[in-house]
Amino acid sequence: MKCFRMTNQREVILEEIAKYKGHPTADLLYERVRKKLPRISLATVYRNLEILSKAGKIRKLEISGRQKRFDRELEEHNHICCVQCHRIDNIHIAPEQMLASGSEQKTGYKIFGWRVEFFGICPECQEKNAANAKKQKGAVRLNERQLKVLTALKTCGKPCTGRDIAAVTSLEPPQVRCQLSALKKKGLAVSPARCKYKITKAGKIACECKENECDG
Amino acid sequence: MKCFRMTNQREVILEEIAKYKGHPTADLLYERVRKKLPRISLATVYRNLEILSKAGKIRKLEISGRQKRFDRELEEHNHICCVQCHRIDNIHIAPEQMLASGSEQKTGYKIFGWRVEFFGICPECQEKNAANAKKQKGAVRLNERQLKVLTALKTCGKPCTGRDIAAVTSLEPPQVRCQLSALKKKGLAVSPARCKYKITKAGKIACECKENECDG
DNA sequence: CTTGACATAGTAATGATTACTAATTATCTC
DNA sequence: GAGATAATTAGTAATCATTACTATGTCAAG
Repeated sequence: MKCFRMTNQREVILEEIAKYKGHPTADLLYERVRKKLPRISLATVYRNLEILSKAGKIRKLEISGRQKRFDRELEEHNHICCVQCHRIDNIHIAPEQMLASGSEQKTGYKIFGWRVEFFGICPECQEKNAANAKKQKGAVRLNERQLKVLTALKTCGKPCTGRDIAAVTSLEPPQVRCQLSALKKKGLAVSPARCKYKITKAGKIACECKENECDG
Repeated sequence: MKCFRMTNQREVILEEIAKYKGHPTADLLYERVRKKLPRISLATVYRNLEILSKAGKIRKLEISGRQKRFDRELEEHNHICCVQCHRIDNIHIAPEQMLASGSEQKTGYKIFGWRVEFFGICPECQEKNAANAKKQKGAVRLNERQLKVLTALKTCGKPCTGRDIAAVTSLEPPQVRCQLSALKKKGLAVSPARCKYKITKAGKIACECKENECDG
């Protein structure tokens, strides 16, 4: 993620997602946004949906079907899909209650079945990760803020300023500057120009390593 | 579905799906089948995967991701997907046990989360269906075999023989012929030529109506 | 007021899938 | 068995959703 600018186009896209009671597809949003911004490009809609979902402003749904759908609701929830008209609604039930018939009354749907997809790390990858972790014992310790800043630096790739990082991490610029110099000391970031910081190879490794720890 | 012929191409495709421990995509299968049938077309692979899954010989997976995947396993089951290497494995656990940590040992996966998609009929469609059902009270009664045959006639569309129907319904030709004449009596099928049967408009409606009953 | 990063509109390219075509092959009927 | 009929095929074109590219435009900092 780079410096994030809330442009007019992005504001309108966000508005339309928020307004639409459901889970719009990119082309449906394009049609709606076009009424307010007739000169907007379909590519802009796609690009911004991607950027907004990476920035955590919206959620990209990974559901079956050809087209991707987007959701203004950020908290974790599941979906229910009408097999006849193909509309998709949110369903807020705990997995324990899935089988309880009560859930049917809640949504008004007549439920036929469900499909569960689990996510995890397969045995082979777990082994690989363990081996990698072993290689670099004495791994760097990062606090939460440092990890945030480092992750932002990594996703950015290019050199960026403390202000840039602040914009995407929900941290204050002074906090960011403080962490940046700490990261520089540890060799995880370098400053190729005044006020510009860039992640190092070591920084990337440290970052990926943290990502894979996953013992939450 | 029309008259179903088990061609060499289809046999090889089925073999390869059965051989492959996992959930191959169309292009992966194409690569493998090509080693045995170098002149086969990618379109043939796609077409036959579609036909075979409609005929119930294989299962088309509706999972997230760009490409569709196919599965030789016909019974209902769910999937687990490695977020690192993206392989997909079967997971045979009852929903009640989903949360039990035991399931992790079974697959060897370290599970982070899951996504549930429910299927059903939304309140609006239920109303629509109820209204339709009301219109045609005194609806025809069909036994299981008749419904099978009628469904096959419907998916075929064109006139077809009893043998054609037998091939796709796992019924014996004499059984099919018997049901065909019953359907003809009820006005749900007509015989435009000797030994050829075709579904009527009434037949289609009766078939759709049965499909929507869904009180299993 | 220049500089450089970010955004944009418009369009081309991509990847997965589906539709179309003419040719081939199997099956049925006589 | 010959001819009619229908299913299937290989090869290719078209489609659909999405992404990449390109030139141009905008904004904020120094």
